Amino acid sequence: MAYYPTYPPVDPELVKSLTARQNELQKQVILQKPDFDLRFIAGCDSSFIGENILSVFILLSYPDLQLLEKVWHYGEVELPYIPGFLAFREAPNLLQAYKKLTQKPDLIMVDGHGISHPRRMGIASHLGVHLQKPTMGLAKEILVGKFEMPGPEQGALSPVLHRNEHIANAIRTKEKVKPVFASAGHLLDLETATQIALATTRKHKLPEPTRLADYYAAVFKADVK
DNA sequence: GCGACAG
DNA sequence: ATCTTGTCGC
Repeated sequence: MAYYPTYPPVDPELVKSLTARQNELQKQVILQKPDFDLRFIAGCDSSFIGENILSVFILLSYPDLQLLEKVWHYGEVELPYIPGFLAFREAPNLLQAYKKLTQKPDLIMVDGHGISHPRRMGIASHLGVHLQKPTMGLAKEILVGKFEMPGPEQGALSPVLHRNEHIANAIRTKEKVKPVFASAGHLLDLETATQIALATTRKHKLPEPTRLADYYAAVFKADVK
């Protein structure tokens, strides 16, 4: 997909400060085997209406994946989308929506990347550090790294490599359908993130947490309008 | 110096 | 992300 530069152009000083902030936050990221029992898993996503952002969190039981909660928060966006800095645009409002969950999840699946990011600090890791919660990234498109297309069969995997590091997995969640990309965010490891992505996939390409967050982001947006 | 670029 | 109709396939 073509890339269109922002207008007006992004202030180089802003990018420098955001980069410095990411490098600081990165030091706090911990990748490890899960130290929790997965009973509740959340999904989150945002949609936009002009200068405003509508963020959604949905909560599912695990492993039965029953929809238990859906909350949202509507606010203003203060930054444009800058590749590599998505978290600074969406996280503030997502954190507001998260507060509205009555039952907090054991793990959050974020629409976007975790450590499969230029500075290993994608939005999933960013949210994980701020909430001190286990998170994983589930993205529809790659941000950095290279990979071979996984086989056409359901469950086929292939590693995404960047600077000689295995930062994510391309996963064929549905037979003959474009793969999705799973990565560790915080307090989790890639193997578990990959396993969870497959364990929460039902009849669609997107795992249920992300798919339902996506869906309700559109539903609530129509309501707000 | 030239491309690439989550949502 | 968003702007947008019809169309192909299960």
